[in-house]
Amino acid sequence: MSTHQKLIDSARHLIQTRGYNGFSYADVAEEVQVRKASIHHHFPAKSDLARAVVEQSRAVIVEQTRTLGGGAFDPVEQLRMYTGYWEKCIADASAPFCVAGMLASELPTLPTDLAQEVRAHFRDLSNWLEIVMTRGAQLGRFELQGSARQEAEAFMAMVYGAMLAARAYGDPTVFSDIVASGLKRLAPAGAS
Amino acid sequence: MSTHQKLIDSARHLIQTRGYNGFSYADVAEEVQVRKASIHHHFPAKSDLARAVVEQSRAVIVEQTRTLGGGAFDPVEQLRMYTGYWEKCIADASAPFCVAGMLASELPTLPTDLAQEVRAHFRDLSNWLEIVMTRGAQLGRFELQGSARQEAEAFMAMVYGAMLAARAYGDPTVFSDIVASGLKRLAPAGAS
DNA sequence: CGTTACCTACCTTCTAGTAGGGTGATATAA
DNA sequence: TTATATCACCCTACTAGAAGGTAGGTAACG
Repeated sequence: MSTHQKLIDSARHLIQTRGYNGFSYADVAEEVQVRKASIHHHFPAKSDLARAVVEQSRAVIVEQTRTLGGGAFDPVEQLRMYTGYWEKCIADASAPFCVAGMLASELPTLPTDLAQEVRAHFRDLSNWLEIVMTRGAQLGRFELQGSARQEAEAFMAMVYGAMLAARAYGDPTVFSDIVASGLKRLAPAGAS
Repeated sequence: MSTHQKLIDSARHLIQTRGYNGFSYADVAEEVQVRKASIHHHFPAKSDLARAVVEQSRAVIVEQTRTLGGGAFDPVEQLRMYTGYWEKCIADASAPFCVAGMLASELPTLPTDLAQEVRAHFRDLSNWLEIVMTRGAQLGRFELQGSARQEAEAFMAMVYGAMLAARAYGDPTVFSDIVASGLKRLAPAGAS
């Protein structure tokens, strides 16, 4: 793997565990085994590095949203895959927090270009969720309380809140339990 | 007000907006108009100051829980008061985030004594919520999906997730909307 | 020969924290 | 009622280390 990508991966891991204000170029340099100045060669400023991390995350979501265009997908299964992904990440501690969620909490301290990227990530994610919610309601799989948009925001909030709770308790099962109850509430007859 | 209390209040505000790793004694010194060394006189280490902040927050919750002992309270009203408090704080930007929530996201980077205090705050809060949930179920005001404990954790996660979403979008109404839908789901016939 | 990647060496600014001194109030002892 | 000791409080001045970032050089490669 290229040094460029190694730097991004290292930064992602550090942001997930320590936040933007909690890691330094020295940390990345040690993880990737290069000198600090080499990181500046690839990413002149710290915000450039963090922005690259968020951009890659966004690309994944946008790609996911694109594949939903056809309309032939199971909404319940989509949500389960999404939450299941994080369940696994949190359980094995490989990625104990969504990078955008972490950065969102630090938003007032972030450089403006990075802050914009983080906001865009949230828009992307809730767009994707809105499509899934709409489809789920059409198919009669979801019992929506409000609009699809509102349900999307509420679901997103629950997932991020569950991450925070799991971190606070130091217990991955907290995340699983909260998310399971949220899914159950959304899709009472939730057979996949 | 005593300098001691002014320092705590300033630190609370700074943690809420910038996080533990995002503020320094220099920031507090400027807000309170004293010298850095004077802060060290009251709080030798940064974690001592942050710990005092969380301790005061915990005291409020514990007091709230104590008054619930009698059993003569309206569960729906209790939850509305809780969420309404944050709604107001977020709307007027006076306290745009719960201090413990902010610290929880940074938990892996915190000094151990402070981390313990943050975990204790979450226990206190979910204990209070569990009592409210139990009482609400007994009175037939809440439709619980799982145990009172699980519902308490889920509700807490929703509130913190809603704070994060509101910050990400820079829009206080996001918090209100998410929390309103959560309350509605919990208490469908939610007349106070 | 220019570009890419990486390096050593350095700079400035900020960080938490320390050492030690001055002041004013309060308690104590003559 | 003084003289004195103690204390809380706040200050100036300083430290060592870490922060993000720069300057300028070397080596490989097309």
